[in-house]
Amino acid sequence: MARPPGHGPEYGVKRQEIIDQAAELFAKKGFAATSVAELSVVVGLAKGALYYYIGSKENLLVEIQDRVLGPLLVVAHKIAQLDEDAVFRLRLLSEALLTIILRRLHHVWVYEHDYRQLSGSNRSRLISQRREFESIVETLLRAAIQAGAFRSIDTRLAMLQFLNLHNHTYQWAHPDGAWDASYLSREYCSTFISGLRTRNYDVEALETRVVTFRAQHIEWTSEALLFTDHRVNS
Amino acid sequence: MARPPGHGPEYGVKRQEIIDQAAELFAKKGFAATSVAELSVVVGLAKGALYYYIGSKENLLVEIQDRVLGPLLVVAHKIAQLDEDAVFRLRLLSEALLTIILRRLHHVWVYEHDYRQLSGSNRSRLISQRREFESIVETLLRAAIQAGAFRSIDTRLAMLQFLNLHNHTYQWAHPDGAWDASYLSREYCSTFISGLRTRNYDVEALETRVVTFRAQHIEWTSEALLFTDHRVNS
Amino acid sequence: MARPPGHGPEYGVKRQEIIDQAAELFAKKGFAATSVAELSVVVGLAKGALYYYIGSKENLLVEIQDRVLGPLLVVAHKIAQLDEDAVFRLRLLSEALLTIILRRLHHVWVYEHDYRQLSGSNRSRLISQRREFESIVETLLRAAIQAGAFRSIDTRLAMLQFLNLHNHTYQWAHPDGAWDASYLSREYCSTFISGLRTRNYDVEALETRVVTFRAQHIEWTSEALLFTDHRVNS
Amino acid sequence: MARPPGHGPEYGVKRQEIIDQAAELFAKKGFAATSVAELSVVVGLAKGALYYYIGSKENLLVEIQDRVLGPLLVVAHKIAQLDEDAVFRLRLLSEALLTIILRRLHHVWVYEHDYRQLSGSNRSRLISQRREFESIVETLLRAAIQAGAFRSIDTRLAMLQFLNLHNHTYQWAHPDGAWDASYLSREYCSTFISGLRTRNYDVEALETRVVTFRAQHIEWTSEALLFTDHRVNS
DNA sequence: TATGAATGAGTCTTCATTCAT
DNA sequence: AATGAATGAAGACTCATTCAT
Repeated sequence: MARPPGHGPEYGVKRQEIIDQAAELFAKKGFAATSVAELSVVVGLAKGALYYYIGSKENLLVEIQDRVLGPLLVVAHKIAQLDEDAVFRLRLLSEALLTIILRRLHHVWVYEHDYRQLSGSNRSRLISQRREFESIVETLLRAAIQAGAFRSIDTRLAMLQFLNLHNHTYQWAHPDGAWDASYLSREYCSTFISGLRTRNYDVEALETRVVTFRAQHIEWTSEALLFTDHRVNS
Repeated sequence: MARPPGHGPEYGVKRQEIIDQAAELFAKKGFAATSVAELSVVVGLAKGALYYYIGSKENLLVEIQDRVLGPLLVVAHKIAQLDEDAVFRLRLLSEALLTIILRRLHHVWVYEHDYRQLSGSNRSRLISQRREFESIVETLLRAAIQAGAFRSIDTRLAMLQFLNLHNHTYQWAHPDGAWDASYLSREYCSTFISGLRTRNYDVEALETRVVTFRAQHIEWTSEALLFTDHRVNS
Repeated sequence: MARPPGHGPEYGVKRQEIIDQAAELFAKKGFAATSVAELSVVVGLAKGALYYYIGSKENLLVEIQDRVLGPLLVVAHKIAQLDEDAVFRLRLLSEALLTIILRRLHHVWVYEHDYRQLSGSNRSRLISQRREFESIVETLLRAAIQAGAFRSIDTRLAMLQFLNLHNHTYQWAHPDGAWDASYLSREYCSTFISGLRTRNYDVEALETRVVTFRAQHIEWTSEALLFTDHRVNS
Repeated sequence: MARPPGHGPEYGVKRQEIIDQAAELFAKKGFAATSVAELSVVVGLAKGALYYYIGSKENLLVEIQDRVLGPLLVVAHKIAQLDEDAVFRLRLLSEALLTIILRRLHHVWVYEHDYRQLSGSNRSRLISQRREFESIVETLLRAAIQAGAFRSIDTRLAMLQFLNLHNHTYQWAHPDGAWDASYLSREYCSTFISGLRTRNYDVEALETRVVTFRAQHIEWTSEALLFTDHRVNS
């Protein structure tokens, strides 16, 4: 992915814009069904100039995936390392995940649909990053069981249910619909956690703790976590 | 859906085979990224002969969708009209849905990924059939609430959770994995129904009733419901 | 163009029907733009059976041309050999030509448009037949000049004007329009002959002679001349 | 008629060259029977580059028609509005028409043969332009009758005779044959006008007036009228 | 930085024709 | 006498990519 060695300061900015416009197009028509020519029209640049920024069409796909998985893994690790109980961390993770899905709806759509079009190393890197996220979730679930909060269940299947419930949201969500990430997370977790918890675990208290936590750690807003720092080094 | 006016008895059979092989290819590579030439190699027919059976590439997509939605809607309506309580019917519907997903994994993959590539009337017909299924689910949820079995929740969001949980399964399921539709349905419903039920509703009893019901109505196995009759006239 | 050696008595009839239907199709859409499949639908025969009758697509074109040039040359020779003055024979020839154009409008359309699509010997035979007709016209014109009926003009150009005037009629004529061949011939010749005649030639008398001639020789109606005998040996 | 939004100054030139080469090919083989691949060989450009200029095959047909009808209608309107008697204007129109036919022989061939292959709006626009020309001719004929120069005839049929006589010329004319537009027009009009005139109208004087008119209005040469201005903005 | 022009492989689809039955 | 099935070449057109300027 080596970029032409020297380029001005605006290069990175314009590049991001192009990637985001590509994400929108790909989300609407599909990666394979969208032509570079269409993209060049939307971007307002001749095809030649476009290639100066994008390198190749597949490269665009890689960048789009990165804009989903990059922030997601960063925040997932941060949350996983918090000194809080597992169910609470799961609740935070849920909200972070939904935040990305809603805020980067187009990117997520592409991420879910077209990762199979990647080839070779791009593909394997992607798959291992997906596994990384899955294992974070599964670890939290295992911790919740060990802590006696969840029934003793198949953690892999529980993790898959968690992902099903959250990831499929991109199919019907609207970025500025009535339901925001915080609301959806509350509802999803209400279902999911109530469904798996033992009698010991107090679901009612969970949401109160989330509110409190957020008040005390403003920098821990999903929004902040996901998009502040990360936008720089992408 | 036969196209050319006259053709021999084997025409329909071969046609189905081609559609199923197309589903597998499309699932693996994506509809737009799969060429008719590739399909013709897999099928073992020259391109010309292939078109004799398929009419057009888009038409293949339509047929694949139909092989998912056709049986699904048939069985969904049958279940919805059963004289049983809503939660029980929801449990049966869950299993029917998962049965289709597992048994027609490739078709479902294509169904979930590439319906946007349909154009015009094909697309609108598909969308209205999807809505039809959604409304069956939502109606059952509403009935469950009215019967006092479920908490008073936003039925649309609950329906979407139900779909998320089930539909996304195609992403990771293997047709002959360890988990069959019956097991997955039990687990999903255990989560989903426990998550939404009131204290009145007895989840424990549900699975027992499913076993009993199945024993008394062999013709009500998901498998039977979905594929026996329908395979003939498709 | 050898036909399968033995075939029943209906063969020729059906063959003619197919050729005529082909002429209509080709006239409407153009020879190259009409597919054998379309023809087979119109004819109501599977493509295989069609080929039993037609041999090849190009062969159809040959037959269509023949159904124009065949009768035309037969009648042109008959008329040319009449023991009448040249202008009168020209008038009869005009009507015969227009009769074919109106009665075989589709065939003529194809004849005028698609003869260039013929290859090799088919093409050269056609061209020589066209020349044959042209030379008949030119001979009559030369005779008219020698008889003092026409001014001394370039006979080749006069012949071309005659053909222009008549042949182009296929472009706008309707087979059952208000103007029949007899009327059109009268009008065309009124223009053409008045334009070329010397003061000696009495145009007024010409039409009267045509009426008389026709009354005395019923078998000399253009219709009769062109289509009675010829239909048999085609 | 430039298609892609931005292109260099040579674009239009090359485009015209391609259109003219296409006209020649289409005239020889027929529009439907000529492949874009053949054209690309003649033009010396890969198919992809060819499409950069032509947009589509049908579009070529449109442009070819325009190169006939465009100049023709321009000059026809100019002539029709001259302050001269109707027969004289008809004579000028005849020469203008023949000039186009001889100078754009290939385009005219295509124009006469393949307009039916146009679809939708292209087709209806073409047909209405053809009607426009026809109505100019018919109007002149009507004026000639009212002025007492022509006998009282069916003007529609007379117009069709005029068109037959002129238009069919493309079938046998050679661009650098012995007969130029001026000569052909004189001959055609000698036939046509002599054929339709009353005793009042002095045909002999007509050609003298044409010579005088041309001397006084050099810019009124058919050549000049048709191709000087128009070639620029086409 | 940006562009217009060019390419050649590849897209879906249609075609005239053949042939076993 | 007729058919359904098959073919392979060719059809129009699009694509991702390159490169001189």
